Amino acid sequence: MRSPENLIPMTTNSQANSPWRSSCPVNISLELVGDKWALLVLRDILFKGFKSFKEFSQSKERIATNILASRLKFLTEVGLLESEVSEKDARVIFYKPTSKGLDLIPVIVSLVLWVDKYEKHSVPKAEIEWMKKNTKKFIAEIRAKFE
Amino acid sequence: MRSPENLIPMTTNSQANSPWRSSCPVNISLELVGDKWALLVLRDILFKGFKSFKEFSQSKERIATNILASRLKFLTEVGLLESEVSEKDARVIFYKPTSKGLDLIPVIVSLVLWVDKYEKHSVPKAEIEWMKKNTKKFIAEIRAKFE
DNA sequence: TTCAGTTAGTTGCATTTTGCAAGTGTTTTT
DNA sequence: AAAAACACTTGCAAAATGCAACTAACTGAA
Repeated sequence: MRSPENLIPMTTNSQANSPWRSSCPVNISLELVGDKWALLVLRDILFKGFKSFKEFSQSKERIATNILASRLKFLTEVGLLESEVSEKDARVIFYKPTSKGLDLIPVIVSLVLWVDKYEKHSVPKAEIEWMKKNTKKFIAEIRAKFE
Repeated sequence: MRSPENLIPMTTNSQANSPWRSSCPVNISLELVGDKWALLVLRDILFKGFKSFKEFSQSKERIATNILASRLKFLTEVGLLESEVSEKDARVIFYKPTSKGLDLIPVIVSLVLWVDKYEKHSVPKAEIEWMKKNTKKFIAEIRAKFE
């Protein structure tokens, strides 16, 4: 995963000075969050309320600690996450979403609703139904937990 | 990228028989389309109307032909794309979205609207505004091109 | 106040995936 | 009949990943 300071303009790209491989918004979004682990960390933060390195590393998908560290660094550098040292325990660093990160909730919700239509998964039907019928409220409620 | 027939159940996963690393719908969605190139190919098909290998390989992001071949294979195997030999030219294979693939349009739209809020990109403002204000119609119109 | 245990990483190394260039087999065009 | 086009495949170097072990800073109990 490239670090933002290493995102150098592509000379083949007609829009110079842009750090992206192309200026297509789909491409830009994928350079930011089109990485499995990045979005899973965001899921842990936004939907599970996880905050610390340890919590992320214990997620079911078993992310390796070096990858986790690199993703937390990347997501922080591109402005999706912020970190702060816990007041109660100076060993612990809390990661929380920025406004830009919170704005990704609709993306994750749309992914969930898509998957629900085609694959078996672990989220209860009732919860999905509520999410489907009250999408805006659902998103607002998650947002509210961080604001 | 794992082929679906190689997606073996994880013994650490409490929900056995599932081919996924975890049964979280976010994780499942990412195992299916949480790959940069996979979603860019879908963008080319859904939004640009591309159909052939040659068209995909000429996209601005310059996907390598071996990666392109592997992604087309994967997307076909997981039921997001279908392929058929062109009637006019037997060298050419047309890829088109299945219903499952078409249902990803809202995901891509939500990514585009997210990026638009935070990054400069190449889609005209007017188009984004229309997309934002008539999201359902926008999605339906794209769908209609394939049905 | 020492010392085991926790937390958030880092490091080293084997494996996997990617990216690039060149090549192959089939079909079409000239 | 030969050249070009198309959809790949192959080989190989470089990058990213996964795994296990390690470190530095901090905490809590003895």
